[in-house]
Amino acid sequence: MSEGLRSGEVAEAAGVNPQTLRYYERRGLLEEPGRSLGGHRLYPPGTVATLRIIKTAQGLGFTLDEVADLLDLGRRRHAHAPGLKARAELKLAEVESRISDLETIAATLRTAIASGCEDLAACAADPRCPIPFTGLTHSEDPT
Amino acid sequence: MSEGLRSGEVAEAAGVNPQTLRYYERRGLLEEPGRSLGGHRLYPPGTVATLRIIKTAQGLGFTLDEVADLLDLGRRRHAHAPGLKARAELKLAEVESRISDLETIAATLRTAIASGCEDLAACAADPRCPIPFTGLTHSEDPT
DNA sequence: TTGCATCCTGTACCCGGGTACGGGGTTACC
DNA sequence: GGTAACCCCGTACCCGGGTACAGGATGCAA
Repeated sequence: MSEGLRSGEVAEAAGVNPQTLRYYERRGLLEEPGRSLGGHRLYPPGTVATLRIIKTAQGLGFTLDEVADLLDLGRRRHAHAPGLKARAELKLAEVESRISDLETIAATLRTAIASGCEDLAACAADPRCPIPFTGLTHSEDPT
Repeated sequence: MSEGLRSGEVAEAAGVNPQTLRYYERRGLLEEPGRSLGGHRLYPPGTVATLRIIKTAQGLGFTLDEVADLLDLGRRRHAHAPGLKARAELKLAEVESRISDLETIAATLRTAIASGCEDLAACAADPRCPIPFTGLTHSEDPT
């Protein structure tokens, strides 16, 4: 007579901690499921898919608040708030910016490695050091 | 008679919150500075440079613990622990891996945008949806 | 009907990197 | 020598994304 999945089953199937289900419910990512007579949660089968969606979106760089918003957007689609596509475009811009930052970091690390820096502090004091210490004006007038 | 910089001056010059200096001291990133007769910290002028080094290294993807380690490594250079270069190589590998993850994410977002997905949940249910819902087996046998 | 697995609730804790607050002592300049 | 600005210390709080724990109540099968 089990009208739905128990939290342990859902958690297991989705590969998350059972506590996380309650947490997502509090955060508005999962709708409140039905309950058994004794008060145990009984989840509809689609919940497992929803959890995978959440994990995927999270992996795409969305925060839980953003994912909650995105899911809500799908559930009540009437409103003309900026849709998934628009938000994906914003997120893409963020991701691209993060990539270019990391490219700079990687290039800097490669240069540092190639030039054999072995001591950060010493390198910072050395004008030949390739690591950019953000405009290290280096005003060392030691009066 | 000021034998060193006061915390506010250092913080200002390095562009950090004065509280952060105490925090870094606790975390072992800054050595304990001298004190005035009344107990106020008096920092050597090089501290500002050290702070810039910290911020730079942090920007290169090192955690504060790693930075503390790196600085310490420079200060007591006798030991033959893996040096800056080796650690930079490890960090570079991490950064490169993070970049390629982000590239995948960006590509996925671009595909999603191009195909006009407007509802995450609907897309997840649609076999033509390009967003990879991690093997979404989608076993929806709704008995 | 008994027994154990699972579930319920609220609350507290974890990580990293700081920031804020309160109450009191010190410095520096006029 | 007054007084404003600064600094001291310990402690608590913030963010995001969960996880753990304690003490009871249910579910389900033998």
